Amino acid sequence: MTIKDIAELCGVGTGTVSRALNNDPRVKKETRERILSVVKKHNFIPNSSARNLKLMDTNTVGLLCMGINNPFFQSMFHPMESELEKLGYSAFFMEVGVDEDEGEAALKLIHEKNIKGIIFLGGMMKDPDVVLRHVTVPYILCSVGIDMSSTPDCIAISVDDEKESEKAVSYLIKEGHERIAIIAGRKDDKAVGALRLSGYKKALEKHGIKYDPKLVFHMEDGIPDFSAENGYKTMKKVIKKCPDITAVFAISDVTALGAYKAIYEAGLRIPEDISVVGFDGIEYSKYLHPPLTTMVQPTDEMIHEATENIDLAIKGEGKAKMIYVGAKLVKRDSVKKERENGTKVKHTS
Amino acid sequence: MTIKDIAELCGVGTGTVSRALNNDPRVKKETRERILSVVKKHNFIPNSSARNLKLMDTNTVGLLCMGINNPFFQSMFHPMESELEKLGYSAFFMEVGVDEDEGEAALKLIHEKNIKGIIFLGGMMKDPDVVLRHVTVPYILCSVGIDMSSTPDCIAISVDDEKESEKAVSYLIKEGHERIAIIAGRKDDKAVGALRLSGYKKALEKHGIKYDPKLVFHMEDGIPDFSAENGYKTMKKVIKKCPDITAVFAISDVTALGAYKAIYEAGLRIPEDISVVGFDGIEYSKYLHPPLTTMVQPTDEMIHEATENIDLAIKGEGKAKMIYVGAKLVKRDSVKKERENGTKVKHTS
DNA sequence: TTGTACGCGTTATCAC
DNA sequence: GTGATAACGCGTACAA
Repeated sequence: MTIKDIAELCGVGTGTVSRALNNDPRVKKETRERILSVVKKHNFIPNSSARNLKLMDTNTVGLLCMGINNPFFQSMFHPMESELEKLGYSAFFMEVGVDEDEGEAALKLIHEKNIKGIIFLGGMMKDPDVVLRHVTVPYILCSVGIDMSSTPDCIAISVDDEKESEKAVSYLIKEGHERIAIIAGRKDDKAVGALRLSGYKKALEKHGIKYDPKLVFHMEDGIPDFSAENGYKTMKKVIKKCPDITAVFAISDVTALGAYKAIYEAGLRIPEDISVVGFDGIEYSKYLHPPLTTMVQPTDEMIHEATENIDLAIKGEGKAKMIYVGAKLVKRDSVKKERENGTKVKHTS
Repeated sequence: MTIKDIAELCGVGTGTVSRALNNDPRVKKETRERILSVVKKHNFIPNSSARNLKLMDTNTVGLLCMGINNPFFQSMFHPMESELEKLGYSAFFMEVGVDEDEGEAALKLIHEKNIKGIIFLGGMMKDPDVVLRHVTVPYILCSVGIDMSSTPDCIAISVDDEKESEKAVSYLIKEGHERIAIIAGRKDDKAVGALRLSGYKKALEKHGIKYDPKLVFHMEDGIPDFSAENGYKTMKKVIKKCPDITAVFAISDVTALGAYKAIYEAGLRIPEDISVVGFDGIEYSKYLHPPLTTMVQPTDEMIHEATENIDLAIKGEGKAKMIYVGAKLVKRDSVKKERENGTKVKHTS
């Protein structure tokens, strides 16, 4: 079934069919109706390859997601797509695994799909300059981890990981905790992991607590990072090596979920024995028991900034900048007050 | 950048470039290398619209996912894609929301993308005959809910929802529970929800326990079904209206997650006060506290059957059949033994 | 208002 | 081995 078949069936030219299909006002109402009814009857749908080939001007924005194991990013796909559509774009979704090359994926997107712009979502980008060197269309880095030592000239949207981590840990300290462990990213994580660890250190420093490297536990290498399993295994180590801690800061909610399990298995209670603070604010965090206190990232705002800015950039009005969105600590029940009214609480345990 | 530009740059014809790009053995090694180096240098990638238009024989299988809010299905996307690739297909991913029409989506897939076959994954299909009437390529229904009253002539893969539910509830009964509530699907759910509810009834019947309609709680209408929120709200009703129950069967793990929260908020314990059994076996179920006893569906097997059978069907060897895969009850710590060695346990509470 | 003809970038069929 | 050239299905400028 092609547009030609439809044309013959209706006794009109292909052009008329095409126009009818694309709501061109210049086609007589009667003809349009006849054509559309035949189209309907035969379930005809125009071939998109031919269409795109001809148009070459698809208002398509590529949505390139990297490392999707995290519900935090998963929850952003759909809203991102809707926002894009509101701005008159259609989104093309593409997912790249941890072991694949984002740069190549981006190039494929650009050349194969005639993409107008790209939103990179999540994941970790090693060598951003190398990856982005050949990206010839405007792009946005939305919550992607970048090695801090390199400073690519681009539009990036993110929470201030260092600052917000500092706030999260400071909260723990204000509640009276001093022996606070951190489940940090992998040792070689120079992006998000490093930033959040740095925030942890700063909070300690600012409150006059000595930084103890023994309290820093990096996620394991063999298992996906930021996963529940990694949080679980790492937390087991924490408990074994540092039984004297009163709190732990997990740099992602999913990691905290794993940590919960390790804590319970050790026969400990949350928050009575160990307080837990997470990061991200995934939907399920409030369903944990006890509900998790966590630094929630403003996904709506991030989505808004990302779509707004890719639109601007496509229109040629984009300027390289770093857009920081503010996170918010949502206090639930996973943190115990060790200190009441400025004085330390005595515990019998 | 087109194949023509490359051809000019290399001083050869477009055909040769095309052949070099597609590993046609008939091109001289020397020429190929010259061409490929130019291609590399200019980061040229062939336009896929043109390619597909010409080929019209893309070995592509459409992966049509319906209602993706459930981690159970989310975990199946990627493996499905890999399996398909092993069989020589490339997968085209498409997602349809709850309010969209799967039939239209399928037709789009078929005509726009020249899909060879479709795997429908998850979701609920109202009027399967209507939806599938115009699907002209082979297809598989993988874990999609179908109204039992209609019997479409197709290849479907699924767990035997009724039987496995019966097993799950029977387990509860064997452990000594008699007042067992069920968080069932929506009232109008004639597919999965109805089947699992039916299994619940059968288990009761088989063990001589009178079926009490008051113990059946359907999920609410305003909220997405099978969601944590719906599980939470529904469980609150259960606790309020039937404080005498000792166990609850949640027809999905995510629903059970919501139920956990409601139980804890009521000041009750799991499993001491209320035992919980889930269904699906999502990854996070083992991280709940206590780890959830649940009927886990064999996703790997389902994926294998789905891909294997779509391959067969595309090759013309497919026969309409219902493929049941067996689920397995994974016993963790969310169920309390009410009966020990055949005698009822006395409780002071 | 409608029909005709051309070209989008690619692959495949010919000749050479 | 290689180069011209004809399709693939569609949108649109141009002519009618």
